Amino acid sequence: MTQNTNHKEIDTEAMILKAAEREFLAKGFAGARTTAIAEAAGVTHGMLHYYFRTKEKLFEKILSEKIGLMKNLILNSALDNALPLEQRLRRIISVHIDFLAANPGLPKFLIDEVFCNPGRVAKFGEQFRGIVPAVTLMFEKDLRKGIEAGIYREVDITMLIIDIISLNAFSFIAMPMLNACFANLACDQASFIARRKEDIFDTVWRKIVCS
Amino acid sequence: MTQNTNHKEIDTEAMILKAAEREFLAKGFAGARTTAIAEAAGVTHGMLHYYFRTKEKLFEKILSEKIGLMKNLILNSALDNALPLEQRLRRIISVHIDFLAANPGLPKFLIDEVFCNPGRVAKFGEQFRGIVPAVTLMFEKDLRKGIEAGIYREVDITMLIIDIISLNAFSFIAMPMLNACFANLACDQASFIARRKEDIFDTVWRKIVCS
DNA sequence: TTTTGCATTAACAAAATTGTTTATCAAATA
DNA sequence: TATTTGATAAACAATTTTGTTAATGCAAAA
Repeated sequence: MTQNTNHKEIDTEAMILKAAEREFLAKGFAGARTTAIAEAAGVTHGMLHYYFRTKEKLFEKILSEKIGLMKNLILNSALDNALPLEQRLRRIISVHIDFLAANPGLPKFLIDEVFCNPGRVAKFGEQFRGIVPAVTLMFEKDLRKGIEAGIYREVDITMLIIDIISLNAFSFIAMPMLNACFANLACDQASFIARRKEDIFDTVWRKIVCS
Repeated sequence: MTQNTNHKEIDTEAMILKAAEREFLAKGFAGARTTAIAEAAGVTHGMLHYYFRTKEKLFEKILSEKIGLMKNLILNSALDNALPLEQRLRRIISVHIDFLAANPGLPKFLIDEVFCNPGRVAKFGEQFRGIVPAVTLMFEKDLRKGIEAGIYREVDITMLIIDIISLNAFSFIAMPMLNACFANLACDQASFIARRKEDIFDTVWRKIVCS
């Protein structure tokens, strides 16, 4: 009567989840096919309904997990406020880029499936409240101190945050386009990402500091 | 026997195209429904097949037009090389942002439907060759001159172009997200766009010039 | 050992979506 | 006026996709 009284050879449920994640991330909800997910998982498609009832429910399981992942990352990386602003900024950018490199499909997925879908933004949008205020708060104090001291320029924090998100995320959202348009990027993705990190920090930091 | 011997009260074909554009831009190929397009156009869905044969063919008609639009804009805006770099840069950013504001769904549409789709990138990707070299060429001369003169920093042109595209396009790709996360943006979209233009130019220009 | 309950399969059903055909109408044209 | 031709609607057909059910097996518990 404990919770794990089942006796399957392989973990069908986990296989389905893994296959569903790949399929949904790659093609979105509308483009994904439950039969393709089942096939990729190596099970009959009846199993998919047995474990998750509907395509929508399976999708939301994946979606929730991904929202949590992204939310966590942002809030955790914004939390450590011990270092001076310059180091903190460098670290945040680096951590975000590493995260995006490990989850390259995520930003597009969330934009497509949460924010471009009225029903979903109503259901899941709530979870994004609070992120921006938290990040803003984290920059505000140091930034204002620097501005008053005359070493930082009078940057608009909202714009600064949008700049950072744009520079960090766009490459990953548009990676297939960049690969098609900048022939040489495709060769060494890793080195591109490393250079990009440095470059973004440089761009943002010069925007902040006077001269 | 001339080409326009037809006799319909309203231009059904144009209505379908207009409705299809809205539907495809909003939901993508997979998410769009031909019945919804026909309904929005105020015609029977048989008409859609009569004029365009298949969903795919109708879609490609819209897609081609949009690719042409975007290509045109980039190449034209990159063409005028009379002004000094600073003015040119300011103008390019302004023109691009205006274009994106008038076609807010376009970048995401092209990324989703062309670049994230192997078949389509094979069929339409070709049309994007040549854009980056043209833009690079346009910056290269002035930039190198400034660097040799010691007034510009040694920026990587590829990174610079990616920065500009990122900063310009991201807001539009993620507009629904920004609206959800930055509550006040939604109020006056127009003023946000105006401020964004200035801010992006400032950011990019400070990246380029020494001190 | 019998029973119980979950996991699984395969066939089935239902719904949604795309695509086709036939009949009809209206205008241009011969 | 009779003919032709393109436009249209409505019903129909085909396909794809999602969801369900009934039968089967298998392992643990009683």
